[in-house]
Amino acid sequence: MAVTLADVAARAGVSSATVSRVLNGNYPVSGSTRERVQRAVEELDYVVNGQARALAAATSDLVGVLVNDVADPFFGILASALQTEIGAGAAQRGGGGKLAVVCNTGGSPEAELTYLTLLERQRAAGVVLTGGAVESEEHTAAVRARLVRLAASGTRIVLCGRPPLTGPDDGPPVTTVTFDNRGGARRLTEHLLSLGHRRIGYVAGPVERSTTRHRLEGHREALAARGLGPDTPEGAGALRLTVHGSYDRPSGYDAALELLRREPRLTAIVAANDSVALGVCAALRDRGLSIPDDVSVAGFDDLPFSADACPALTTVRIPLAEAGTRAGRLAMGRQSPPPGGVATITTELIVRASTAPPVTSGS
Amino acid sequence: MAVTLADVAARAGVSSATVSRVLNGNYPVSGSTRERVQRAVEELDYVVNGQARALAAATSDLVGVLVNDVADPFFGILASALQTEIGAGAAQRGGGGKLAVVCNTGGSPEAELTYLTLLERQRAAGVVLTGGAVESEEHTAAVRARLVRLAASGTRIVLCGRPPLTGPDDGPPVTTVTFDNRGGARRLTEHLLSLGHRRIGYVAGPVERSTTRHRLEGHREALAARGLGPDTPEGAGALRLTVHGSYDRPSGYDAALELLRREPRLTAIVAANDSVALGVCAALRDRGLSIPDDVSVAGFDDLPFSADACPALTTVRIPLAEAGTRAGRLAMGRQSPPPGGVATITTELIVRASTAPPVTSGS
DNA sequence: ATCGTGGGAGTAAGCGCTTACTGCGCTGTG
DNA sequence: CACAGCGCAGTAAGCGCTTACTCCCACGAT
Repeated sequence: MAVTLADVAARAGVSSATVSRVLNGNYPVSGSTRERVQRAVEELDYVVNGQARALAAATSDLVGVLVNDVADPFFGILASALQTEIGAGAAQRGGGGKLAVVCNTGGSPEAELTYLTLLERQRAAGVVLTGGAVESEEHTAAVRARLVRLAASGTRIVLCGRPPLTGPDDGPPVTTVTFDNRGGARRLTEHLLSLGHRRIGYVAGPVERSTTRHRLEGHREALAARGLGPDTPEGAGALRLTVHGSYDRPSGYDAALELLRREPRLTAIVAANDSVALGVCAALRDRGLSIPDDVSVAGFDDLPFSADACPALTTVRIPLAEAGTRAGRLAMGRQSPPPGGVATITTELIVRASTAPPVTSGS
Repeated sequence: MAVTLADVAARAGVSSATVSRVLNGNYPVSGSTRERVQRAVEELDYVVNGQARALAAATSDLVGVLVNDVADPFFGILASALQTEIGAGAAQRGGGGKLAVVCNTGGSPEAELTYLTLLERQRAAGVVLTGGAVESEEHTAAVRARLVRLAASGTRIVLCGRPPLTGPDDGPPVTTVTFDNRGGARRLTEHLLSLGHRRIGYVAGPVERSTTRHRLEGHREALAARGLGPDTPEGAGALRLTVHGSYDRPSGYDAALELLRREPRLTAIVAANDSVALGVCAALRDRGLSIPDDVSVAGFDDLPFSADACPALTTVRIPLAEAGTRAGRLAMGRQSPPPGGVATITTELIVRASTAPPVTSGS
């Protein structure tokens, strides 16, 4: 049915091996032969069969990209940069550009393993795992085992925005690109403290995620540096004002109401991320509180919509596009892994209109 | 190196054909043999080689998804729904779940063709083309030819949010899912007109895109229905107040300033989409104008951030997730094409806080 | 006891490519 | 003039699977 190498060979009056050589350009072929072959290729509209090529050469043109959900801007931006890097050079022959297989895991460990299996079937050249899910002991072990096996078969594995893999042999052939969540959270809370806030509520993400823990730790570090620890007298510290939820807007809405119920004198709320912060803002507005006059609000991630939110959100910028590009380069083997296998991406405090000094100073 | 069918066969004491049959479950195999094979598969951690399978069975586990940029929420939502539908059933054996290959074309015709070639190489089972780019005569023809060839080789082609393909034979084997842009735009402008607005500026997208044209047509239809055509005396009609740009925020910012320069008495601005609308809002604010008191603003698409924008945006909702699911089903052959090959997704006017009656009535 | 029947399993021929190995014809050297 | 050396190109053996075809054997019918 479709045109094959043999057809091209017949037309050009050469053997199929020669056609293959011309196509791949990795063997010496005389000029005249090359031209004849190329003409035949064009005349027949020949397109190589990637499956056959992959099988014979034991290579793959696919790189997997696991995200919670590409519709979420956080993952969308990451995936976009990853795809662009992975596909780079696809235009030129031998450019090394590959196809990015994007998979929504929805944060489900099962879905993650399912997709890893599918990618293993396809003998993917690389796999980038972003975000992630419930980091249960069991799940982590299962994923770890799978990744080790994949890596052993030559698949490059990159974790992005996830905790590095550790385990028995302590040096799995997996590289990691993480964000400085702790530092960002610390700077953000320092910002609020230096504005004069003392009663700060914190809306955290799911407890079992390391991102949540790191951000919370940064927050607590900043508090502790001012002597506002978990043991500080009521009303001074903010730790008791932590509420956990998921990383979405509705969760932020509910959490804000819960925080206000527990401590109506709150002057600032730090959210797990920007989406949550939007929910917090909505809840505050519905309560008749103005931002930042009554309550300051801060987010995390600095997604594109944050600058246009109402009011513009103070947040911590994660350079997602750069992180994605970096992870993509690693997955493509275009860059050697960082020493220790872990690259940390720095974050930056972005101050906008949603934070201001508390009107009724509570210090 | 890797475990192969033959290894499993040897271990189970059967032929490789039998193993294949057990794995695919499409041939009768006795219970005891089946069990023996399954045990061998598990003991050896066998994972089929998808490339070899694809080659032998002339099938493919890939479906291509072309978008302008997954980082853009519009495409992110579409891609997310597409991926979810394409991957559905991947967990069960024979569930038919496939892998979604997402490609950012950046709206470039060349990139689009490049990725189509790559997907053709991989003998993708289907390709979904969304968004798109400059719809030049030349490019359309090139893409058309490629799609016809792909379709001829059994690849299912679905266009989503693009004009249906037409041509010589007038019935290319390509199905299309379009949005009712014209109707949405008409209802939106009617909404503004019924609020009392008469001096309405329009910030359109790139001229050469059909989406732009359809939205503009809907807008003009609404105006014409009130007798406000291009020939209406100065100040009454809005057509002269059309500015073209691209579908992004900066473009909206510039366009809004331009519109105000041309007609300072403007009471409403309709934007090409929500991102553009955000730019328009920013420009108005920078000009010291309040929304909607001084000027009403409306967007298009109803992306998630629109409800949290400042103020919440009146817009036209496109059910992108449903459209993506629908397109995915078509690309997977899970649903037969609509009669005529074109399915139109209806749009819905969403009124929020960014539109209100003009304060100084200009009627 | 013979034969037909049919379910279950093996044989082997590809699928379309890559690539190690071989071979051929030419040039340069002793 | 014989022979080594080299640049090209052909031969053919896979890569790991699927599947048409064949074969075997147990079983029921005659």
